[in-house]
Amino acid sequence: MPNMDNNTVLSEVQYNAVTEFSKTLEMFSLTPSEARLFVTLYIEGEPMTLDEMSEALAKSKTSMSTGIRTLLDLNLVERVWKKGVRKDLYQANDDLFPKFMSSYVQRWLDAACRQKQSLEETKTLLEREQGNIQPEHLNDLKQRLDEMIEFHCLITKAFEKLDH
Amino acid sequence: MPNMDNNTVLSEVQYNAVTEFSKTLEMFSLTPSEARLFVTLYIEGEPMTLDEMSEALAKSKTSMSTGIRTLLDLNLVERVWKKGVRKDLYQANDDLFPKFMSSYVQRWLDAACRQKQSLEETKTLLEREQGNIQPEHLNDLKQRLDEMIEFHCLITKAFEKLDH
DNA sequence: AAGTTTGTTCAGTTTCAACTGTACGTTTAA
DNA sequence: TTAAACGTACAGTTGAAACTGAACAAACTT
Repeated sequence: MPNMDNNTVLSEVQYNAVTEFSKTLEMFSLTPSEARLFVTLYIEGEPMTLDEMSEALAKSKTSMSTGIRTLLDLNLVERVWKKGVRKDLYQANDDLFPKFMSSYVQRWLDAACRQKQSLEETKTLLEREQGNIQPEHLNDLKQRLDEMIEFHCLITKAFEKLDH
Repeated sequence: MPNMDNNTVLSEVQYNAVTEFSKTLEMFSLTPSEARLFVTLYIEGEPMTLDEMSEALAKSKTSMSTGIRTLLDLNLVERVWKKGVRKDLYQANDDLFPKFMSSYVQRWLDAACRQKQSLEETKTLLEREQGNIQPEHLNDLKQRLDEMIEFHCLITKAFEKLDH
């Protein structure tokens, strides 16, 4: 890679890093745009304004505004004040990994719990009406329901290990 | 819920179960359609033909064909033969949980490893050219790269615990 | 060999989420 | 008080993915 000036190398490195790390954060259920926005903020280090993000990502300021709001809701970004600056400033939070991992695990546990309950209600409904149904079908379905409920128990156990 | 005949209760229970359990499997990175197709197959128990799936889900046979193929690739479904039946028959595999969990963990580990490597190459590129760059920016960026690489190490450690 | 039956390819459509620009309300500066 | 700067709501646009029907290819029946 001969004859590259400072800025070219620097911005290429930065671009690569943003792209790669965004892919990682997408796996924590961020959308590609949210991930890219967050990583840009994170890698920049300094607080940024909406206009700066807009220029850095070549997207509209509206997109930045909505993107930032979801990142705020997820507690991944915070608003900061700096005297003399009128525009809103945002910066990425520290402590990246514990934050991502625990909110991720929490989402799994919540979902597993909710859907397990839902299946248990379904099972109750089935048992209340079991008098009218042909026994073969009934028992097959009941067994499946039990297996699905058990599946959620295993999910819960596995992901509880992950948080510690 | 008075005055419901057999079929109404049975099919409502089945519908609920398919809907709820599909949501769970979507969390293992199945699309809604793939999840729904798999759960239908799973809850039915018996092998099904494309036409039967098509009717059960009220989708075209083409959709079933492509959906089944991805489920085959993911090793979630297998093709079975039954004498006297000309149509292709498919059924859901057993051992649901270990299969889902281990392929899920594997995906995480693969991705973490690949993206960690990618970041390390980026870091190398940066170091090779560091002579030309202003030191403050350089060191900030280097530190970020190290943090991101460390992030992937933590992911790997966490998800290796999950497989055991 | 001719005619069915069955699965898949492909081109067109539909659907849905991300994105944009304009318009508006609010805050700050003059 | 007016004028400018800033963030957000909203309606329209765009692009990608899911889905469909018709045409095709392969396998089976007679």
